[in-house]
Formats: sequence, structure tokens, C-alpha cells
Amino acid sequence: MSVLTEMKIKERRDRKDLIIDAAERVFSTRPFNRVSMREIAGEAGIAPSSIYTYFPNQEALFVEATIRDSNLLIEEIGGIVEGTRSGRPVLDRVIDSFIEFISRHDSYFRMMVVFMTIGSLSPESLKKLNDVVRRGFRVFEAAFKKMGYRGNSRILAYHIFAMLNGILVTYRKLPGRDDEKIIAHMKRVAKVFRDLLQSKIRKDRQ
Amino acid sequence: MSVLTEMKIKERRDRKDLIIDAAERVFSTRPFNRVSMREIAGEAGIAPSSIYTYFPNQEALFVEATIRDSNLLIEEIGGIVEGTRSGRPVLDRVIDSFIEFISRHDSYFRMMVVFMTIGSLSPESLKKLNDVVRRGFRVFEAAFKKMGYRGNSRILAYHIFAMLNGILVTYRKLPGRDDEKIIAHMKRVAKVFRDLLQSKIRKDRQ
DNA sequence: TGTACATCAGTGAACGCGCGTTCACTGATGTAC
DNA sequence: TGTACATCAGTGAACGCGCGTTCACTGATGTAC
Repeated sequence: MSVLTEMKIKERRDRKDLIIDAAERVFSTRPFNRVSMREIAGEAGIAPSSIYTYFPNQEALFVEATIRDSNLLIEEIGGIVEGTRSGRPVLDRVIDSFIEFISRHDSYFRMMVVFMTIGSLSPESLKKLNDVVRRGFRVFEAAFKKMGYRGNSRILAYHIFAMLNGILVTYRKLPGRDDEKIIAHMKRVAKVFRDLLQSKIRKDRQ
Repeated sequence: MSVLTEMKIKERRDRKDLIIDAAERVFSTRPFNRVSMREIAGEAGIAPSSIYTYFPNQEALFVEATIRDSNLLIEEIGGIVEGTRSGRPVLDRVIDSFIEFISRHDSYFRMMVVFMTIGSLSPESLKKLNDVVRRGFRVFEAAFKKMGYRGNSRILAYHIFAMLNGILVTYRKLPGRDDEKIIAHMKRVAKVFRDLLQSKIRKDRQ
């Protein structure tokens, strides 16, 4: 019985994932305000009404998609931080990984931007998103702690996050350059800021 | 006759401004995807169809609003740069002014974000927006030139812009803080980055 | 093994709604003689 | 000064459309005896 319930839960999660996958494929071809439940259903090969078996409404679907990708990102960066020995420089790898991930998950980036700057969300959705953002910051903080930074890691994490956000927003769509070039450029700019922040870290440490 | 034509043109511009004002008031109360022509018209005290006497469609209205505010911002910063004697530090005042302006024109900020990261715009709108962004960068470049920076001012302008973007996106809605506190905090964070960039400028100069 | 019933993911048609935009018309103002 | 006509900003009603969501139903699968 418990095995069966487990299978049901897994199956349900898989279906949700299929729908989210379809939503992201649609999301990456249209501006977000033109993505309809009908189109997502079409992409997933199901009836529009079937989506409501898995998600109570459109907002919940978009929020779950965002959270799923956030978890992927947090896992990736967490893995890098964990896999690095104490005292070793981990910042570069974290920054590169962050930039790559966002660049390769454009629909995720755009959803995040919408939620952060524009969206008026339900309290539950807001709570879910805030939780995941907080967990993200914690991973960054862990990176700084591991590097031996003794100052306020929280503030430094915010600075890094602000810097990366700015770089991504600013350079994401440089006209006339392909994705690989843009990613390389963003990494280079991030490194300028990293150099600067790192010299600040060194100074603070003394 | 020329005087009459002039008056007509001015009158037309004034009406457009009234509509844009109304649009921004509506914009600041709703998420952008729920702002309708009907509501803007209601706020402006005219019939929805009257908007079409001044703007060919909704996109054009939003783009004109964005461009009008961009020009205000560029003028303000341009004035600061011009009003500062050569060799004097102008960066702080430019940064503060930028942060203040964006914070006080929230609907402008959100429109810009939408256009930069999400919107699929008509070619004409895209051209208009690109032009205004380019003019904005030129003002930043002028500031660096005035400060005596001899390196690549364009790149430095991009860096500053990316940094400010990131700070604004990241800290704009810190929960539980009022606007003034948030603005003060953003200025403080910007100053950390400014310090860092400035020491880089000094190094490059040698 | 066979039969009757329960469950429930999935469906297709429909609902009501609000949207951007159009268009024939109005009525105030300006122009010509 | 008075009259006929032209112009044109502004209007209100209507159009067609696509949207999110609901709901009665279907049909496959599982369960009980």
C-alpha cells in the first residue's frame, strides 16, 4: 500500500514536470504575457483542462516552474561550494556557474524578473518564492564562509547577487552577438567585479 | 500661420503628456499586464477611443512614456555632468541622482525592465528605445571623460550601468523598509562598488 | 475466474469576461464670401 | 455682420477575439466478493 502511494506520488510529480517542461518551452518562444494555458497544454499534448488536475491555477504553475529551476540552480551551486576544500577560492566557479545557468534557462530568468519586479502574487506564492530566494542566499553565504571571509557574509552575498543580476540584465541581449560570446563577456565583466570584491575581502580580513 | 501651427503642435504635445501622466498613474497601481486602455482613459478623463487620436496603439503609448521619462533622466544627469568642473569627482552625484530618479519613477523602471527582458516590440519601438539607451550611455561616458579617465569610457559606463541595474533590481523591494531607507541603502551599496571602480580607475590612470 | 461497483485522470464544450481597436457620428471651432 | 461649409478632436457603441477556468461526462484501472 505504501509502495503504491509512493508510486502515485512519483507519477504525479512526473506529470507535473512534463507540464512545467512544456510551459518553459512555450515561455521561451513568446513574451511571458502571451503564454496561455491552451498553448502549454498543446505543447504538453494534453487538454487545457487537464492542467488543472495538477495545478490550481496559472500562477501556481508559473511559480512551481520557477521554484523547480531555482532548486536546480541552488543544487548546482551548493554542490560546487561543498565540493571545494576549505580556504580554496570558490567564488569564480560559483559566478561562472550562475551566469551559465541563467543564460541557459532564459525562461527561468524572465519569470524571476517578472515576479521580482512586476508581479502581484498571492501570499502563498510570495512565501514560496521568498523561501527559495532565502535558500539561495544561504548558499552564497556558505561560499564566502568557506573562503575564510570573516566579515558579514550576508551583505557580501547580496552584493554578489546584485552584481550578477545587473550583469545579466544589462548584457543578456547584446545585439549581434551569439550566446556563447555573450556568456563569455558576462563572465569577464563579472571577473572585474570579483577582483574588486576580492581585494575588499582581503582588506577586511586584515 | 506658423504661430498657429506651433500652438497646435504644443497643444498636441500637452494632450499626449496628459495621457502619459494618466498611464503612469495607473501603471503604478497595477502590474503592467493588467493596465488597460480603458483604465488609462478613465484616469485621464477621456474616452478610450480618444487615446487613438494621439497614439496609434498601446505599445506606442507605453514606449513614448518610457522615452519621455528617459529624456528626463538623461537631462538630469547630463545637467550634473555639465555643471561639474573638469577633473572634479562627478560619479557620486550621478549615481545618487540615478538611484533617486529610478526609485521615484517606479512605473518607468518597470516599463524599462519589461522592454529590456520580456517584451517583443515592433522594430520602430525597438529603434526608438535603443536610441534613447545609447544617448544615456553617452552621458555616463561624458562623466568619466570629465573625471579624467583615459581608459575605455564606454566599457566603464556599461559596468556602472550594470551595477546600478543590479542594485535597483535586487534592493528595490526589501520587505519591511520604507522608500527612504531603501534609497539610502542602495546609495550605500552603490558607493562600495564606486570605491572599487574608482580605485580601478586610479590604477588604470597610472 | 467473473461480475458489479468505485475511483479518478483526462476530456471537450462552454461560460463569462475584459481586452485592444474601429467607426460612424457629433458638435465646437475656424474659414470664405 | 451673417450664413454656409470644412475641419477635426472627441465620443460611445460595437466588434471580434482569446483568455482562465469550470463542469458534466468518459473510460480505463483497481477493488470486493
